[in-house]
Amino acid sequence: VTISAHSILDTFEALGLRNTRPRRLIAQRLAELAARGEDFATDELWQELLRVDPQLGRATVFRSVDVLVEQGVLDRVPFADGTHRYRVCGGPHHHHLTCTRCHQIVELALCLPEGELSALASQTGFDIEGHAIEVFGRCPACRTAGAASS
Amino acid sequence: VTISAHSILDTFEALGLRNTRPRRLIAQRLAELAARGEDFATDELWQELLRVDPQLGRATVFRSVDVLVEQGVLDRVPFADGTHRYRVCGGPHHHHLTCTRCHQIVELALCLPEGELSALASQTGFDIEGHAIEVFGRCPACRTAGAASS
DNA sequence: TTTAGTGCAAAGGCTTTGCACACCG
DNA sequence: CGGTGTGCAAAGCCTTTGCACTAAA
Repeated sequence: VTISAHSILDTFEALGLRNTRPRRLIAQRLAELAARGEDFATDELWQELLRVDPQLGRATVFRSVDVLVEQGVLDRVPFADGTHRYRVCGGPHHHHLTCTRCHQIVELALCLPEGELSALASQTGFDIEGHAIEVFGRCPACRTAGAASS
Repeated sequence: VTISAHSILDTFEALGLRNTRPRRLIAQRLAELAARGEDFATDELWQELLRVDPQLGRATVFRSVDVLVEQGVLDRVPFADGTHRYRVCGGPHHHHLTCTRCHQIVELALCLPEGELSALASQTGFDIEGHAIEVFGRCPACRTAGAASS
């Protein structure tokens, strides 16, 4: 996944949000994480940014992450154990396969069969707003590790 | 969904866990909730049980719910806003449609296409352990309410 | 100059933990 | 009796909130 810090700042600007130092630092760091395909916890992101600016507030990071998740720039990826991490989004629509042991994340192209959701809408009367598919399992490395220790 | 308090106690027994007063109270209450199709938060369940036994500890309820989720007696149903509630499971395999406004829960029969998961396993090398599908939307009542207030 | 944005610290919610006692088997 | 299970209260974790101050536009 490749995304520029600039385009993340554009996301803020498009919402009428100001171009501030904290948001610039966050955008830059996210661009780096995206390039490396790394996911992160909010607190980790904050800790890393503290090295650049020791004054940066934890709440500011939470506030920015919230905005970016809402705008679809970040994915909030839940794990089987109830925890979650964030990740710069890949394609326009995808789901995740996560390792129950090491929390590795793999983006998936699979989805529900065509028409399932519209059928659902007419059957239930719900206005369908979205959906999430999470697949859980053991990655190759952890399969081996698990077998060795059990 | 119909399940007897007795069969829930059997679930504990099958794990070698003792038949205690707190577990009996919890099993009975869950059977009632199942009959009514009601879902619940851990704290609500505790509050209700306090009326029966004011000595019952909050942690005990958490501990029992954990066991029952693990055993598949209860579903942990997540909502779009990151919260979750519990529910006595219906069929052997199903997913959920939840209302983003009132948190109503509907059990769904839909699932991933046949063979998707095995294809995934061979493509990724993961040992697939499970999956979850959550569909989010507005229930008929909340569609109307939302339209009226906006 | 105006008001969104921020840093800080405190409060919140939900859940887990530690421990002495109770009680099931 | 022996060891699991429990109640209680404290601590944990992650996240949000309130508020005076800073700085973007």
